[in-house]
Amino acid sequence: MKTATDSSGERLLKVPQPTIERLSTYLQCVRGLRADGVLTASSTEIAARTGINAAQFRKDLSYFGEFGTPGLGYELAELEAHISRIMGLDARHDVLLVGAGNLGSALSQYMGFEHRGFHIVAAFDVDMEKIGQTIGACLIHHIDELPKVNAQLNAQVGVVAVPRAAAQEAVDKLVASGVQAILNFAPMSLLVRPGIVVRNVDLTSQMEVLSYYLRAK
Amino acid sequence: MKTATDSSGERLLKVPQPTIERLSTYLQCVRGLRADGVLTASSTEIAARTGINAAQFRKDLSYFGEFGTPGLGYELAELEAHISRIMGLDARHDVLLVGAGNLGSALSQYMGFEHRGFHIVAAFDVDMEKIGQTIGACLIHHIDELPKVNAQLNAQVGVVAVPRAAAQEAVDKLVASGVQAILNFAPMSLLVRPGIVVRNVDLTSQMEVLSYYLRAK
DNA sequence: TGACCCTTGTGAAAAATTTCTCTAAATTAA
DNA sequence: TTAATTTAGAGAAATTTTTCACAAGGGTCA
Repeated sequence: MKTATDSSGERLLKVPQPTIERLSTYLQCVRGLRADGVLTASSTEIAARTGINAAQFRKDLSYFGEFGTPGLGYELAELEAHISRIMGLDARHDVLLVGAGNLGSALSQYMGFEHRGFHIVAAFDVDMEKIGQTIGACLIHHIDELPKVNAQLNAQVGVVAVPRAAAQEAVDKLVASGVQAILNFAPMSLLVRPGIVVRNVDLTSQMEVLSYYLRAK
Repeated sequence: MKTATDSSGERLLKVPQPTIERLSTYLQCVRGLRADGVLTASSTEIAARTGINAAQFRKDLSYFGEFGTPGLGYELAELEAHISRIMGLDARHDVLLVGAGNLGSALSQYMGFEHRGFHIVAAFDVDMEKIGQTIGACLIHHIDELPKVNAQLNAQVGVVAVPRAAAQEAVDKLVASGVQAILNFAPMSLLVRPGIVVRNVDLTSQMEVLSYYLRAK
């Protein structure tokens, strides 16, 4: 391949952002196939199951190396391992949860079951009644304790599950305490300094987009 | 403007999908500004708050018409009304919820508060203990009742909040009963016939993307 | 071995999307 | 009223992303 690898063996000129998002889709697909006992698959088969063009799949992988065998396809165990490593899923990620309401609870439960690799290590809220209680396996602290708590824990990922009005402040505190990546469930754009990664998971927005396409018929 | 309007007065050649997603972001921003009592804003100000390029903002709007005033900017009440209409938010949308577990409950609660315009009108599950109970304000039916129930209700939007293994079947039932748009929370790609709109809201995937960018430093 | 399928990886072409740049419109200040 | 300033809208350029098309690798079976 032509990608410029760095010393860590796996990085490159410029990988399109859409590629990264699709990588996650491929991973899901591969996990599903493997769970069904399938050992190998071609790009065409993976394309059919994900709805993504086969050439796109091959091109996406080509940014990171050569993982298939012409004539045969991809060995799924190997492919899963490769994509997992590309995505950094071989590392453990500690997560701070800000907002211990309904959504926060659902998330902590969901992550407990579904996400090996991601661990909520502390939760924060402003509601005095919640502080001192636990959510999943971890203690709920007052948000003002965040800097002190993360000085100990050194978590790099934050989840924002607070109302809109509290979201920017929550993010500022997370970033100030060393968090590098944030999953935002609040329905607003968070402003962060360059280098901090934010992903928005906004239900309102998704619904609105559905609404648009519904109208467009 | 140059857009080809159809008889309904608002449609056009081809609006990029990313534009639709940003429209929702602008709407959030405008709502926030209005809530703070701001009456007008320029594209530059909106750009600063959303992190989106000002030219992009103007271009996105230009697909739908001319909503600003040179020298002045945009009248926010008017802009909100326009974007809302473009997104189809002036219509009521009835929603079927499949999966009445933790996530389903959190969603129904969230939608009760946050979403005027979207109403969960029925919920479905396979767990016999849940059937007959209510979630939010609506009854939980057995999933096999879905066709019958929606023959009455005629909802066009479905929310899939079931485990991965049950997701495709849930979608097939939704589509068969007339649902046109689906919000999918299950961590897998759903296959639907052309014309059906699916939006994936996959926490696992979002986390994996964060993980990638975290590693990439 | 040789003919015949398949399927990958990739350069090049095509398409889509974003950003730039400039014109014209509206406001404010003098 | 005029000059200076601000800002929208839009054609064009630049960039990014997707799709195409094909050479080469690898397997199977006669």
